[in-house]
Amino acid sequence: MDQTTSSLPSDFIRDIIDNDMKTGKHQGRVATRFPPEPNGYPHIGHAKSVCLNFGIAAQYGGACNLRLDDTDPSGESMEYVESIIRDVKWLGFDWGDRLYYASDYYEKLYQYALALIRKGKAYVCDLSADEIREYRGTLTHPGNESPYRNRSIEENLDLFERMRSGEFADGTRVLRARIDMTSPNVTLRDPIMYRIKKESHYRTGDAWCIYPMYDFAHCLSDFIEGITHSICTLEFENNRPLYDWFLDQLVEGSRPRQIEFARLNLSYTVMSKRKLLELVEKKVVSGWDDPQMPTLSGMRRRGFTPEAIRRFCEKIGVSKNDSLIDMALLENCVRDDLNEKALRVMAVLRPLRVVIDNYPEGRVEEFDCPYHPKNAKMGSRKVPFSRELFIEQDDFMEIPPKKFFRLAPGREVRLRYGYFIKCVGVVKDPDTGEVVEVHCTYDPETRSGFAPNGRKVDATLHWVSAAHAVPAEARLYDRLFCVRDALSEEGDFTTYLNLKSLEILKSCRLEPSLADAVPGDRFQFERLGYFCVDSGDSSEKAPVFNRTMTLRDAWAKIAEKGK
RNA sequence: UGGGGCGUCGUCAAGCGGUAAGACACAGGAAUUUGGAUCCUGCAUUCGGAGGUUCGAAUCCUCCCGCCCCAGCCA
Repeated sequence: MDQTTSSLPSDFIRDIIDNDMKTGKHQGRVATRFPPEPNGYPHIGHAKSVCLNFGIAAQYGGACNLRLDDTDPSGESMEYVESIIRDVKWLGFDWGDRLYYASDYYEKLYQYALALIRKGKAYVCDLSADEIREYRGTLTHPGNESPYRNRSIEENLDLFERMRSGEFADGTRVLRARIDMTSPNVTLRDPIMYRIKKESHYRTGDAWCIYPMYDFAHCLSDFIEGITHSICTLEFENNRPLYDWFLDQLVEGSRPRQIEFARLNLSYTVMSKRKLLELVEKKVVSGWDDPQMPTLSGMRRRGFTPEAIRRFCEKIGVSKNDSLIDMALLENCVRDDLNEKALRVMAVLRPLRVVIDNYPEGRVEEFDCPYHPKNAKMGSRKVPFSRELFIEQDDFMEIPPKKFFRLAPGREVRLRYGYFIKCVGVVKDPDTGEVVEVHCTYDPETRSGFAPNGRKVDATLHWVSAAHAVPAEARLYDRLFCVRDALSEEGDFTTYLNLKSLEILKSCRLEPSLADAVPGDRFQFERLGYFCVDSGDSSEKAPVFNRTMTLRDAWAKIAEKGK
């Protein structure tokens, strides 16, 4: 019926917005923002938020701002800003000219702070960090009021101005909101609004030595930008009363509403920026963009498409349930998208030499092979065939177990788009006994894979012509961890890293058409998986392909069960 | 022992008092020049538990249980 309407996402946040639209809450206006702190590379968890915020804005004819929430100079940098901009763009979202920084609001925020002091709702506190903690009380016991809580407005104004001018050392004074030290919500026990940090900021340099805290800066930044729906994650639920309190004290008119949803957790990986940073710093991975990382830059390098990630974000839904999404769902989205888009080519990862005894020496044929079995529009390419080929080591077994129906002595199989071949002998390494060469005969009547007499074979193998093959390296990636939730296990999370999350194969052989591939190009290596030319280390002389994802592998399952 | 949230299939998730959608996963089968893709089929008598209200409850009420978040001058 109405495909467009029925396929629009729906969730509790959109329900709230629908209702606001109905009641005319913001005159029918919807404005959202994606507000990352530039202290790490964005990961797929951020993608969920990006898709939500930009998706909602688009759906309701509103706009979504990109705002760097940079209120703490330590750990923030331009490198991270650039990665965020690059990745949100790559995901396919556009913020027009609305690229904002909380640091651009520093002066305005300072003025708001002065206003709060003048209202008698904020004060400069001289307690040390330890003392503030003691005065704050505990979860079950109320806090005590600071001895500095009742300073005069004039004194507070004077002190706060002197904090700004750099008169006091780090940690000696803070500006606090004057709320309620006995509140059961610890967030409301005179929260800190400003701290002194004589630290250079990556954007404002040394212009400031006091920096606003998240709770004070965020609600006002939202207000300044005219945000209507301020969507954040569940852990900020406790902060919502404070978000509202600052706005109640300081502004008039229609105000943003904070709505919290559950952040994304994915099985077999970790999402915390701190943990990811640790993996980078300890060189467990090669960098933020290592293809094993759940970062958007890592996934891009691995070969994931923005469409697949967006589809995934849509499919997981939005709720307030703490959840751990099955990695298999992401993998399914990636395969689903690549299945449609990727050109099929042949590549042999672990080569095994095949000699076709009855094929004339020196003869070369070319087969025209379609790039996609279901989509002729994707064209075709020529693949050379000759007497000596490579096939996959896994495609031959001297003593085949039950249900293995690939090549074995005396058995006939089809070479994809080529001939039927029959194994007539093997050559073994005299020392190891390992099969190093397989001898076959071909049936000239079966050219391009059909037997005129209707004879069937059980398997079709991919292959490359030995003399024409392009040597390459393949990096086989798998899940980063070997347990669903490494953080919930005993001990350090790094002890649960998957030792086989990267396997490097240096003697792969590709069909000649792949010589033209450039970084970022994606293919399906038939029967193996989806691969992408690496954008970091691949060169024309030494091509490197990253395995994005294996194909689903029914044989692997059978083999696994047999063990 | 305080406050704020959340509990529907293995994993997500619809459901908003009228008799448990869908997706992934899993298991069978069909077809197949990728053991891929595709196509069928199966997969919650029951909604954390116990009471109660009602002709009727996953949806309303009561009590209980479990999990997550909050005591950074982080966000």
